[in-house]
Amino acid sequence: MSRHSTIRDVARIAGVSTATVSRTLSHPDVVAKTTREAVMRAVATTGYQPNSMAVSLRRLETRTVVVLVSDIANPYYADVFKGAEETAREHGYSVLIGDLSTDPENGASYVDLVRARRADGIVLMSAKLPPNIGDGVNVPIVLASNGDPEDRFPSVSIDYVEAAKSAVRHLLSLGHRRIGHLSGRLSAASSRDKLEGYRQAMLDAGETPSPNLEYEGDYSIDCAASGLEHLMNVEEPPTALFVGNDEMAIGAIRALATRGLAVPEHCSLVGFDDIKFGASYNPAITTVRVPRFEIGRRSMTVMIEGLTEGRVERVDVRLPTELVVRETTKHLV
Amino acid sequence: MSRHSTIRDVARIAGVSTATVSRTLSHPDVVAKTTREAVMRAVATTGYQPNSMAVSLRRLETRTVVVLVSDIANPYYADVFKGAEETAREHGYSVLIGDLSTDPENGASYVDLVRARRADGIVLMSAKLPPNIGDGVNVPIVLASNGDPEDRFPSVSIDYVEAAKSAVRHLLSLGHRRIGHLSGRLSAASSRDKLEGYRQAMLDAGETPSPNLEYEGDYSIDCAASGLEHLMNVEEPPTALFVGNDEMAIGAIRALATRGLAVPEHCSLVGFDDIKFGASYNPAITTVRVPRFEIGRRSMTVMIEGLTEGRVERVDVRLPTELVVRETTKHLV
DNA sequence: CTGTTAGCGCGTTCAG
DNA sequence: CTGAACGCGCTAACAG
Repeated sequence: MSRHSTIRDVARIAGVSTATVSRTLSHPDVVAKTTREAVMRAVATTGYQPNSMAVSLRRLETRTVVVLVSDIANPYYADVFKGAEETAREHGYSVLIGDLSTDPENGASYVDLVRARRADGIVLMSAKLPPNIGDGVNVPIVLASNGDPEDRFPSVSIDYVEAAKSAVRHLLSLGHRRIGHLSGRLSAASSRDKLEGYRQAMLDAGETPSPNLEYEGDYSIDCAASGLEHLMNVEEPPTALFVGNDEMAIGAIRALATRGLAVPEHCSLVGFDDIKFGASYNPAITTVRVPRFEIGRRSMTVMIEGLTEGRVERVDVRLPTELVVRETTKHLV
Repeated sequence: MSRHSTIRDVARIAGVSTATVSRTLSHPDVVAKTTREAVMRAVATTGYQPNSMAVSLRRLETRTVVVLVSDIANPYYADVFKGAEETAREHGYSVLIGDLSTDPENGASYVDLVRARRADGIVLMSAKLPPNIGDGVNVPIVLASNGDPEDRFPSVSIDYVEAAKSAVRHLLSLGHRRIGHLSGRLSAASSRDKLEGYRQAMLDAGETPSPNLEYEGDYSIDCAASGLEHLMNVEEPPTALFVGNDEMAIGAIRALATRGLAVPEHCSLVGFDDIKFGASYNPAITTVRVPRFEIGRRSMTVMIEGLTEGRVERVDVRLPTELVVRETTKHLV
């Protein structure tokens, strides 16, 4: 079983030409029943498996797409990824993965993979676009989870401004007026959008945004400590917090606890994303559910349909979100 | 910029044969300096990038390996994966990923990828081997994170029995005697090993294992509730718990809380894995740290070295673990 | 319905 | 040190 059998072996055994073997496998209906059976028998006995490199070379397509993800250990992107991977598999596509968090080149080598025709396109799951991502040769790119600030690539995402507003309005409806915001890096468009939604909601309620109430974090658990330092060490500290993602929310609850402040008794809090560990946290986190799996699924669909139609259309899909009220918010007393 | 340039374009522009272009790129030292420079110039102006499908076809290798992971959204495997992915990239390899949790075929289609010569081997990150994984054609397989009960494949893992013993001994040293164990599915060898380590440690301390103290869960947050039902509804409930992974530990703390039992005041608890969210949980979870990233790294090293040497040796690497004491364990009063 | 032919793009002999 | 020729394994076009 050391050597592999080729299409020629099958052809010889079945007593037909290699073209017929190829046809039998790709378009069975075009082949006479008897020959088809003979071929299938030969395929079975040899265990023949077409060499996909040869197929790709011939067809000038790989049926493989690169998924570039900013950090696969981030539970948010892990779910987006799963949606994309499952969809690819359903369509007979494979996915080559690149993790940007461990890549010193920031994805450049993965762009080369499609230039080198080892993949047909790139689905990008990252809040920040790698520099020069779309330069030079036109590689098909779809953005999952973030819109393109420069409107060059199709994207599948949510309306961050509206989603943030819904979170802040929930806090407002509970009687809170001094509401702080812990954001992600503002270099990411989605963070800026959430900030804008926060400000709009505050303005709509007649509150004027104040720098004292805003802090730029980085979506990590650890950054929350210094964030709260900034937000709570003021004359009139906020009674509620809108936090840009659930991980920072976890960090914030811990940081609050070390100051002797309990959630939601002393401070209400709503997160963002609805990751699994937020629902099981102690207390369970009120948050905005983002349809991560669906985002991954749709972005891969856009990619594959574009590929099969020859070009990927410039579309911007926006999926709905949902506020999930749990244990970290309560009425202002 | 629509069509891609081939080796022939470069050859024509540089005024040499395609063979010389190929040589210049693969073995620059064998080519005269002047011709080399001419070729490099032509490569630069054309933006030539070798078609990797053609290269693979010719070389009969893809420099791609499939990583099959039981669930990429599991923070444990996400880190193992990152170690493997980074290592692959450093060696010029790409990784094709397959997520078993969403695959109805349980990885069969990914095995076909290497049969179809789209990948050179498989690194498997799953507690249970997919059925018939190594059947038929010999595809190179390396197990990451789990040993092979049948000793067919090389593996990179930890000593689960010893690691479990260290966890239980910690509880013992705090004066606990009635110690319960919440395990993962015992169909997984690693779960059986942890159970065995638990029993050995108990035996060594003069305690006889009892079915009342053992419960088979499935490593999920949710299964912990019914687990505690079984473990705590007995005459003399345990004063401490050894839980098979940190996710179940989170579930256990919640389940304990709903019964009015606080951790560690009413019940001590040690988890396993040391995932990020365990360290930030409330209370922070005492656990056994598993070198996940390193496991991924080493398993990919074994794979790639085996591939370049022609065959992957049957080795069993065991990496060290470490007990991390945090807030969920305290002396029995 | 089937066989023959001609590449897909590249690396590697083998001569020179 | 360089070029011509061949073939990796497959599929599409064209005859028959």
